[in-house]
Amino acid sequence: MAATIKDIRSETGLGLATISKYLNGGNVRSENRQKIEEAIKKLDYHPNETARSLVTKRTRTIGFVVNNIASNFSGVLLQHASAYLHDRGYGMMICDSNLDEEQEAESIRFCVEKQVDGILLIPVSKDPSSLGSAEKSGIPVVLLDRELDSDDFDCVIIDNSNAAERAVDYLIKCGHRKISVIYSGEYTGSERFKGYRRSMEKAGIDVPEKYMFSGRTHSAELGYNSMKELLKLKLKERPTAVLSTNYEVSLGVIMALNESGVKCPEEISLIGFDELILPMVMKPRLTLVAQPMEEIASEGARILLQRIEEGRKNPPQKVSLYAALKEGESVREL
Amino acid sequence: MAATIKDIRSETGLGLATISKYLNGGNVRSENRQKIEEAIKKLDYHPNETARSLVTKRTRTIGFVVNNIASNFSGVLLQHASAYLHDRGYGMMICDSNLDEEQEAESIRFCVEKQVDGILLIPVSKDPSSLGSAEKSGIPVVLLDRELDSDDFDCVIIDNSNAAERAVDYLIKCGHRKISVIYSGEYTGSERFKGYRRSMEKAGIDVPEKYMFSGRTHSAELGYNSMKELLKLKLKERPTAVLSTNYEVSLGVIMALNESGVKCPEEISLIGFDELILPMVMKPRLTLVAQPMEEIASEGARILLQRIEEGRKNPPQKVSLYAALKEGESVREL
DNA sequence: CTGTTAGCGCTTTCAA
DNA sequence: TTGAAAGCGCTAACAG
Repeated sequence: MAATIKDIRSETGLGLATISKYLNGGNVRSENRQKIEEAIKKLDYHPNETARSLVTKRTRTIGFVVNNIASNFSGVLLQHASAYLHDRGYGMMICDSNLDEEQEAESIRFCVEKQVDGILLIPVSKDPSSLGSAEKSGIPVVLLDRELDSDDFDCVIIDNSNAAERAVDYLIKCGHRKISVIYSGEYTGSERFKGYRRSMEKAGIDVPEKYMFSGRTHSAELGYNSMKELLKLKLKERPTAVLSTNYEVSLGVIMALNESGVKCPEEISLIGFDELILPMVMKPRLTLVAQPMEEIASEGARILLQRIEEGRKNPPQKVSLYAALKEGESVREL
Repeated sequence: MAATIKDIRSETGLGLATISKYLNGGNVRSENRQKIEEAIKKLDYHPNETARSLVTKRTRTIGFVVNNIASNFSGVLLQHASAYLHDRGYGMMICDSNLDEEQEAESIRFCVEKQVDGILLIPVSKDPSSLGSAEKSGIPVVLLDRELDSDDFDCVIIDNSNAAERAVDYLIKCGHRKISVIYSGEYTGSERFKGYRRSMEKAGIDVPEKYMFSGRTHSAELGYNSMKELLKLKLKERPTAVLSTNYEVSLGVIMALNESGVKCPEEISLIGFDELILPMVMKPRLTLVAQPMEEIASEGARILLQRIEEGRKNPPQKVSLYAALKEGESVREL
């Protein structure tokens, strides 16, 4: 049986309150301090966090509900968030929504029951009504990577449409006019698509339907199929450049190119999103929009902890970070 | 303020014990059952897990200490473990040791203080003395992906040396004799190296020093540098095949090949480990040893939960799973 | 600065 | 079956 604060009392003859105060960094006569420290060492005492939580109503644990735990993207976010939180004494309870709305709702409920102090969420559904259960319990939620229709929650995102716009501006500046886009239907995908359209309109370029591909998910399959489709076009009609609006889609696109033996950037230019493992293995190095992963995670965690401190007295804030375009070698100047 | 069991009492007029029994699935007169259920719905009551844990001494949370949370490998393990545990009502507290022994020790201590019921660990150090703190607290630990020098803990691994041996056997069967190996110095790497040696010896092939590369970590850099080194050899001396003993190393090897414009498998054959994202984007598809990721994770979790139930009465078990060689197109027959 | 006391919300004897 | 009461290990008034 592990030692308790009462054992420390028997050992030192002091009162519980004094010991508790010492444990929580209060002032104690140095003579007593010594005694307590000795007893702690002797009995190998560790405070029982559960008991502590019961009275303080704080678990010093936050829940991280991830859209897809196996993906490289959330892995990196997880890494940074976990580092930030651990440094401040917080633990991280992880739940995987697996790109499924129902599992997302369940995960949030799970976190609430586990009495987490706050929730970090990479949302799947546009309007997770399940968030209501967190709100009712007074558990703050911070959204990462995408916002919801309602403005009720703090969120940390990048300006997706602007980033995509700059990416396409760049392609146009390089002389491309036949530019295809492959995007997923959910939030980030459609935001990025908006940026694409804006840039094309600005340049006065009409986009034929056959240059635009969209799918339901962030999938490599979407990228693969779409690129295969594009490669079926007559050479004259084939786009000279492609904007792939996320990591997984880029993987699919590259697969298709490799399989067909079409060279990038000689025959077709490519620009993608997210600087993860891929750009390291790829040849040529992919030109891409790099999201500030560490900042997204730590800024989100910072806001969450702050919210835990101050409650809902301040209005929800929306932090929009800048995502830089990193030139690689996958775009050719025409 | 959230409703408590006492509110249910006021609402129903029943005793606390009866309500508690109902909550824990005990037998209650159906009349009372009804009353309780109504009250729960009306008050939106959720049991306070913290209070529950304080008395039952079970948090229904397990700690997962990962060697590198951002890696694809641990992401996939995490996914499966999390699914298995959530299905059984367990939460997962995650800690990243970041390939650092000190952080590993800290993570384990953190989990112990958080009162987790058990720990799943992908070890970094060969002998984490920090595990002592878990043992002392009676918290069971199950090792994933590698074992320790001591046999004191349950573990789930694959037979690394045997898997590597089969991979090299295959290369030899394909007519290769000049086979290089790139491995990391830690557990899995050196086990796989043993398999390599065994296979080469069986075939009576002498291996020159310059064909063997080892580094301290699982890094892409090691793969990259080693392959670059190999490519400096005169064509006659250059190996016809390379065994890369893990995912990250393979990435580095491929980078080096791409950069040098050396074709695989035409000019050099390659065989790797771990069927993660890479094999999907690569052209040609990599021939590799596929570890049964889901089985490793769920088997580990299963053993852990079982250990939590039955304590230490049974001796530690070592589960060694079979890893199949999956033929891709990266190995050429000579 | 110190100690006594009353809970936090729940489970669990034990007697009814 | 049910309920009263004790207590899990700790913190937080409060009075000294």
